[in-house]
Amino acid sequence: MAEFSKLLTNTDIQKRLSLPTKFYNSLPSFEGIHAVSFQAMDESTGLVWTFQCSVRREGHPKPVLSKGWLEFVRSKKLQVGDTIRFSVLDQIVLGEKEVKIYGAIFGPIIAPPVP
Amino acid sequence: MAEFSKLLTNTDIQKRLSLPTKFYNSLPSFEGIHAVSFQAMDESTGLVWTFQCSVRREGHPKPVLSKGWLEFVRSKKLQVGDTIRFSVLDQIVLGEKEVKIYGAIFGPIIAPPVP
DNA sequence: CACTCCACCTGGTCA
DNA sequence: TTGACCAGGTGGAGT
Repeated sequence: MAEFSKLLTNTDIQKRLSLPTKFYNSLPSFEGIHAVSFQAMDESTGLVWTFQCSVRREGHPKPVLSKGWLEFVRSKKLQVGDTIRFSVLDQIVLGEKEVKIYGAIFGPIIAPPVP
Repeated sequence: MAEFSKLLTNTDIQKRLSLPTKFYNSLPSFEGIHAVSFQAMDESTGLVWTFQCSVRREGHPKPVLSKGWLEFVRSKKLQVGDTIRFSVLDQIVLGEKEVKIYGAIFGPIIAPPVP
């Protein structure tokens, strides 16, 4: 299990969440694929969100959460300067067949100090 | 020669200039092509700007000035509420070969009244 | 190289 | 139908 936190930037709020490469490396199998579905539970509500996590086909990886992310931003009223913390869970195996679930738990959102 | 004026919107300032469909119809040959290069002279400076003018491939035409437009916006410090006026010139023929120049003159920029 | 931001492109939706 | 805006995908450039 790996933990990350991210200070939200302009682009994160308006477009998509750019993720540290460490995060990308901690997802088990991205091989050949450029996009995976990604579940994350919001710790505060217990709600599970589904995002698309994709990387560029060319150039350096640059992993981002794209589809679904903006909806999350709006729902949580995230703003530039907020920090989001999330923990990537290990792969979960269900039954005999291995079902890959890329998952994370979003921790509490930390608002910036009021100036 | 046709004249147009446009009250600049948020999208015009931040993304691209959406043009009235009349404008699109007044450009001689857009046939089959979805993007043409487009020159425009800034009346106040005499400088000629080059933009890309493109339309959608599907759905309704929706002509816009894309490439080059944002640079122009910044250079002229255009803001939401400003009005831009432009005159589309007739096609210009140079020498024996017909050289199509889609051109326009951008007129004075009218700032909105201060509230 | 890793990360961020920007410019651009495309299509969908809504009034 | 048009125009405004949104969402998402892409590559380039700056730090």
